[in-house]
Amino acid sequence: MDSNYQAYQKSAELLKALAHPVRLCIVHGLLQKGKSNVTYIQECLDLPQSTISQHLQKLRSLDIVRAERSGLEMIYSVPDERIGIIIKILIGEDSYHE
Amino acid sequence: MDSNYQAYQKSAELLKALAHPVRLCIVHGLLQKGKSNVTYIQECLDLPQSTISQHLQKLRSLDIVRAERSGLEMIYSVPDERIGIIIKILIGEDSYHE
DNA sequence: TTAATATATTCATATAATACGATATAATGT
DNA sequence: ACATTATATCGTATTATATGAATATATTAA
Repeated sequence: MDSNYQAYQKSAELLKALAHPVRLCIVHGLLQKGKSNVTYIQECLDLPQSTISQHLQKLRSLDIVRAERSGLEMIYSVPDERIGIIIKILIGEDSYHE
Repeated sequence: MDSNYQAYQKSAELLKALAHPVRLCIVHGLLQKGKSNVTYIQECLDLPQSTISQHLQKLRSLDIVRAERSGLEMIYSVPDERIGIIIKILIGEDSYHE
């Protein structure tokens, strides 16, 4: 048995959180655009606000995404640079259009 | 709506296939050891053969892992170098011990 | 052809993930 | 305090995924 099993579990959770088209789109969008609020993301994806919010919660819970409040808005960003590298490997850089 | 949605779907599937501790362990093991047969993987992970086989099927279906038969055995390997990069980012290199 | 070994597939079921409407909270302006 | 805007949470129906026992297939040797 591989003695490193906890590392696999942790990484698997991280990947699982990333492994959803909507969440990939959110994270990729944040990487391209820098920071963003929920309304922008929502319009961009054309999904109910509650759905977006729940995806963001999952991303937050794994620190893939960081939230900071700015008045009425929550501003989201992607602090972990490893995430950017992984997304770049998978999707590339020039595929986001606002 | 992001026009690149298909790319997200495809990448999400790839990540989902990778996003399981047992499968991460299998892939990481293959990257460290080079090629390997199922029996070795199975002993290494101490799980039923059918479980390992099903995980391998999922990895094969997304071309994360390639299988070639050698007599009785199936020899597995990881042809896509992007996978190695992702695993290295997440887990590092020196964490596998046989 | 039969036996032995290695691996794959099928199936039943348990568990977890997802979507989205309804509702709640938080901040701001009047 | 009240209305407005932005975001979060809850309830629940639906769908997807994981597991392992049983069974099937493939390869080789005798």
